Amino acid sequence: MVDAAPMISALRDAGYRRTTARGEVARLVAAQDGHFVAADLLSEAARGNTRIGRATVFRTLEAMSDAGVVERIDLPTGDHAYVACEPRHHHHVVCASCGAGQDIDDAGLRRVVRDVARRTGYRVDDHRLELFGSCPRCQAREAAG
Amino acid sequence: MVDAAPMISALRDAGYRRTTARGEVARLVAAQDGHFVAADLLSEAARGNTRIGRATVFRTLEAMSDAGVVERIDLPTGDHAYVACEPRHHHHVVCASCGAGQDIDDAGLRRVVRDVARRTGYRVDDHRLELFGSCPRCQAREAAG
DNA sequence: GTTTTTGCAAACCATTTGCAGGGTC
DNA sequence: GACCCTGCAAATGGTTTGCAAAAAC
Repeated sequence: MVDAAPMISALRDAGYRRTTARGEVARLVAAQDGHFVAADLLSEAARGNTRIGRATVFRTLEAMSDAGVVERIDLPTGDHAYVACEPRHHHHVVCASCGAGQDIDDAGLRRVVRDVARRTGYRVDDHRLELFGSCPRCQAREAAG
Repeated sequence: MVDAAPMISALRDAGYRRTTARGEVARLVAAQDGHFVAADLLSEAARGNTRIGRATVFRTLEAMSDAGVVERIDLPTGDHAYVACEPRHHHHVVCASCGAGQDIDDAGLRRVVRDVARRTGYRVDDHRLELFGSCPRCQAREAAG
């Protein structure tokens, strides 16, 4: 759960114009608790009295991704999802039960990457790490339930 | 580039029946050099005189993924691709130019995962790491060209 | 003989695109 | 006023599904 305002600023900084549609999408994204898919935003927009086109949602998510305020992740199921995040390089832990996500920093991964490059001879330009599991709250729920 | 026979055995071990279609798909997969998408197999099957249905290719890839002989990866572009691989836990480095891939073992990632779990309070059940860059051959080509 | 698997075509569904009207700078 | 953005509806494209025939066990 984050705030919508910084997202909108980030969009502006990235050269995108300020529009009502983008503000709405930002608000919806900010209200998401964990990861979400485009369809979530669409249905929530429809449930509220917001009228936003499918295309606009996708285009805005792309813009936000470009601006670094959301990131597209790939779930173990193969589905694409998005998470709101801080605009810097990082990775995610995602809870498989409730979808709550949390950013994590480099966490020693840099060494892993360098090590792999040395051993394989590849030059590594980009990497992505996704972690899946159970968040503290869901662990407690599991233990209780 | 791997051998088709072990794939077929692995499928059998996983409880799938031995069929000509699966043998063909295994042969096609084995002939792939790096990552590939379902459509690659389809078109190559068509180019040869092999008649295999779209659905069968997808179903066989799913079976192979289940048996652990191929893995579905997500390219930075967001596209889904597959790579032939050994049936144990590991990760991949993929060349962005030519698509050549290579398995890598844990490479110290275990420590990273444990560290993240400790810091976030999440229980981490699963992780995926994808590395993208340039393979030795393409680096040489870059330097030469 | 029973259970799987195949192939085809149709169905699906997320995402993209063309385009005309409207909003932003 | 020039350029960007929106919404709609239609197109796209990868993937899945229903089903009857064929193959594997």
